[in-house]
Amino acid sequence: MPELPEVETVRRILSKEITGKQITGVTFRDFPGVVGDMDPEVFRAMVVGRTLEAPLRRGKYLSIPLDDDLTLVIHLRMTGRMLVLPANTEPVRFEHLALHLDGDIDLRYADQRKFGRLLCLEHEAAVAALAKLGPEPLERAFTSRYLISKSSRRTAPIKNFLLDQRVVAGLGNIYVDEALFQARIHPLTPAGELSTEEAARLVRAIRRILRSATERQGTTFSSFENPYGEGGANADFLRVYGRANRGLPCTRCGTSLEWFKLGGRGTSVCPNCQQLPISGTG
DNA sequence: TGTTATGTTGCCAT
DNA sequence: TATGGCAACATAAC
Repeated sequence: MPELPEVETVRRILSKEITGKQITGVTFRDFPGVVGDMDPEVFRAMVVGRTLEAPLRRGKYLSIPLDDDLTLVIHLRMTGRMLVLPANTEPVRFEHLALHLDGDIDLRYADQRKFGRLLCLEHEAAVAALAKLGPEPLERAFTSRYLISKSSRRTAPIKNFLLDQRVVAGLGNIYVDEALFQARIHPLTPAGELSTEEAARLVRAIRRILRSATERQGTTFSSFENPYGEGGANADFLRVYGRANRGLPCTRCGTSLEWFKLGGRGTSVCPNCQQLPISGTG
């Protein structure tokens, strides 16, 4: 669920609520593995007494520096949630970790499917962990020129290519389908066959979609909620995701949307607005 | 009651 | 290196 707009929504709220607070204690619940291979007691000893600095986001990763040489690196994967709650609030469903902070508030981590992780790393290791990521799609380095050069000679479908976090950081299944629809590019188009015009449309579409979704505090399709437990408002604005599998009409041309699987991911398209290029090799 | 789907990523085989 | 399949897990919907 959480893609760039959702993680950014979490970051903004955490920035307001936890920056400058000291960790006074840690409670592990049913899944201590949430901190990775690290022994929970080691984790506790490392973080208690430290002060949380302003949280940062890189792609779908959240990182929270701790004074002065450690960083919490967090990935929510499919169903991870960060919650800010008053101290002594009952554990929420699927809660795995609570960081108790001064000022009587808790930062809780809950995760139904247990795919997400909250790692405590030396600062340098944290930087290294994020170094593999491609450019931020909302920053200047993400241009159609970059996309064209990176996709050159790549035969993988453009959708798979864009989901590769080493290409661009932060797109997931929802926003990739939305961006390809808005750019009128079929998800199966070989990445290396993008024209310069298509690449330019795609970059503009990705930026527009991520910006507006972030303004709406993310997409709550089934389960995303921000650290206050509130959903985002973007679901009502999706053009293909969640509509194609119900056979609803395209909002642009009225053709019935189509749904198929691509690399194990549900994929939503308008077969009229998004057409495959005629292949040069037959 | 079984089957299939779910927003992510890393590992493994080819 | 590029690509594709699948596992990690819990639940909901059909």
